[in-house]
Amino acid sequence: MVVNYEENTKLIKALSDVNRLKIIDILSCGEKCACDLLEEFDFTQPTLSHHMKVLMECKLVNCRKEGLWSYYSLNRMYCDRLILFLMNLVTDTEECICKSQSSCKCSEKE
Amino acid sequence: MVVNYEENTKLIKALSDVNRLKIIDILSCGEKCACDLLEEFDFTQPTLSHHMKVLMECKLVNCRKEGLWSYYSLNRMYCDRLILFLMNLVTDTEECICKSQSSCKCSEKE
DNA sequence: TTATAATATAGACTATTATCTATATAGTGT
DNA sequence: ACACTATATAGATAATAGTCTATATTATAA
Repeated sequence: MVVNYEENTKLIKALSDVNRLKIIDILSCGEKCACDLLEEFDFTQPTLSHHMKVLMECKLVNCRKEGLWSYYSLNRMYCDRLILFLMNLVTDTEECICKSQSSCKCSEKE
Repeated sequence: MVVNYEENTKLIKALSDVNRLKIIDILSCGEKCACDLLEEFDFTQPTLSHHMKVLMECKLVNCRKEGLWSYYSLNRMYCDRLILFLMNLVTDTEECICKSQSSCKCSEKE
């Protein structure tokens, strides 16, 4: 596949934490403020703030400020792109790195 | 969504490394021996061995031994399950944690 | 049975990350 | 202006993870 592995690794890393997975799941049902999100977890407010920063930096989550409150929502385009990337990754395509690869001697038996 | 977050986090963690992403991409085109895989990377053989172990422990990759060689291939069922999990994750469904949630005072304005 | 070759494991080291406490920032209302 | 509240940032700490070198394991072949 012809892709930016580094870019997508960043997105996947953002999802590779059980708490952030839950956050994404909650946001999939609609916008939520930070205080609502925090109620679902055992960690502190700065920790939530950290997780939201990670999710926003890779664009999986948007933030809308209103007065004192921050409202978070999924950026569905980036979610969809990530899933499409993974579908491409596990699918045999013509542009794969492996096509230009020389085989080692272990395949010389035939 | 009603799911085992921990289990899926393990799968996602396995994919959250740029080199393992490339390995998955290569294997998507078919079975490869360790020596072929190693040629594509700059790291050492023990490092490849470590990455393959991570991918096998979460069942994303299978291994078939033949003499001295190890042949690796994608376990497509587990790949598909992971992608399905992510599609469910970002989709609004009835069983989400958020449905049983009490709202904080920031939503009392209406 | 001894040498060679492919892969795995052990242990060390470094970088990254999840979490915390303390504090800063920025709105709101009196 | 001042107190209060929601969120963000700074800095510390502990756990995890990626990589390496050295070595073990296991299979092949002379």
